[in-house]
Amino acid sequence: MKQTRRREITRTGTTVEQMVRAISGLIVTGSLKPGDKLDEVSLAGRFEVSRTPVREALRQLGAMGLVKREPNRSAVVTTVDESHLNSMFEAMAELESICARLAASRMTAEERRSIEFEHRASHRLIQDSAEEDYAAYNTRFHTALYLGAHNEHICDLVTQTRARLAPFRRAQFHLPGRLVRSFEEHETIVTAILRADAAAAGSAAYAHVAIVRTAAASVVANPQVFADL
Amino acid sequence: MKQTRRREITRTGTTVEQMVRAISGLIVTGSLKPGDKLDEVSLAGRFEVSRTPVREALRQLGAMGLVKREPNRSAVVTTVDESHLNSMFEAMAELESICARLAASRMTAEERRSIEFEHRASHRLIQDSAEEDYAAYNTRFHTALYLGAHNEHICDLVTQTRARLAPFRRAQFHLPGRLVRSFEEHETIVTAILRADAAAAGSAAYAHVAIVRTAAASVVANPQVFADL
DNA sequence: ACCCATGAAACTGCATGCACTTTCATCGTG
DNA sequence: CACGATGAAAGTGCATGCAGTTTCATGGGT
Repeated sequence: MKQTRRREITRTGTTVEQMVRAISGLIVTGSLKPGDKLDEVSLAGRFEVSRTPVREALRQLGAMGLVKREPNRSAVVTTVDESHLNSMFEAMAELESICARLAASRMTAEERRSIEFEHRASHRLIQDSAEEDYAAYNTRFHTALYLGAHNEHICDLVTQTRARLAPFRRAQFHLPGRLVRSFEEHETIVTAILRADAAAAGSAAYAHVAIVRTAAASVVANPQVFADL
Repeated sequence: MKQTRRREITRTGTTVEQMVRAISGLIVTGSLKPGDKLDEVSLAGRFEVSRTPVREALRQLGAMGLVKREPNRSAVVTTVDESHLNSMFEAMAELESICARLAASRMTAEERRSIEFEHRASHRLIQDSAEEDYAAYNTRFHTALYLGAHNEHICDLVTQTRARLAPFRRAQFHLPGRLVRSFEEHETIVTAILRADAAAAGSAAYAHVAIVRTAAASVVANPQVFADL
């Protein structure tokens, strides 16, 4: 017999893991905005658990940088000022650049074949202006890049940074022409990778992020500007 | 009145913060080795607190990557296989390289003056073979590099990576000739920074870490090889 | 002798309760 | 009317207890 007094919401893993997923989900999807207070009793009530797993989840989210905690004070969804946001985008550009550079020299034939194939397939999506599907593909593309670097730790760092930027990446591919631009930038990266041209892949990836970063300067005021990352 | 039933060990912050510091201290200093089990009741007894703050501390340490947790199983000091260790050193090299490159172009006059002064001062330490003091200086040097990059997020990433490598950096400057080599490598980096030569600073910093990384390949078997980072 | 049940000991997961701190509305005072 | 004291309400910090799980030693069956 598993879980005696467990409600039906039970999906996978421990209660704390569920809470981490649930809360980070609320943050990443924008249901909870930067600056929002996360009080333990409300969250516990909302998810019908006790405060203990909520507290542990908040502690973990704090370590992940998604919320900020101070003693005897409610946890707060991490706010980033313009300067910090800029620093995260810059870090993202550097990290993606490293991944692309390493991927260009290390990807297996199979990985190269796969990323090329998927990239080609994504061309259809931009013709259909399928923003949702393209966004999903975009995530796969970047993930493939991170994995292609064949460096577990760098993959962790870039994934983690990506998660922290997530709250600021809403309204992604809805800018006119962004889909096409994104595809072209991917094309540059993929071509360089297939040529095993590490330097070109690295600088193309840096530019790919840097384009977004430029727009990001004005973003704290107007979140709509955010785009493909 | 503060803290009614608090024991005298109370230093700063909440009990959980103390536990995080205490446990990560045990890990970083090597009192707890990779693979060691961290059972909650023993730790609670050892530090004379209840399991609750211990659990929260372990959760946070898990998020920081210092320990690994699995449901219904004791936390374990993170073990890294040779491949993962290599990936962390490579990441470290890339990150330090970025910091050096950015520092070369962004450090203020005051920061440049300070790092040059401290570097010069460290010369005395290698003449005295003051390993302990040099190790402390070395930490300051690298921290100054991270801060000099003027990028908060990258500073976070590199600091975090450094912490995770800490358990593998014992027996640091005790290799014959390592102090002198380290100083010379620092010299190259400092000189490049003072010239505002970003490319040279970046590649010097990469090389500085890469030297250690090379030795690290054989390290899982023989921890003595680890050196200056 | 070996192997697999079995059950107790040890441990983790979570809920609950109390102590302490912060917050905020209320009231008295200058 | 502004301003600071005050105390209750709400929230966090930690201890404790119980339920469920893992682990390990023991004993019966082959």
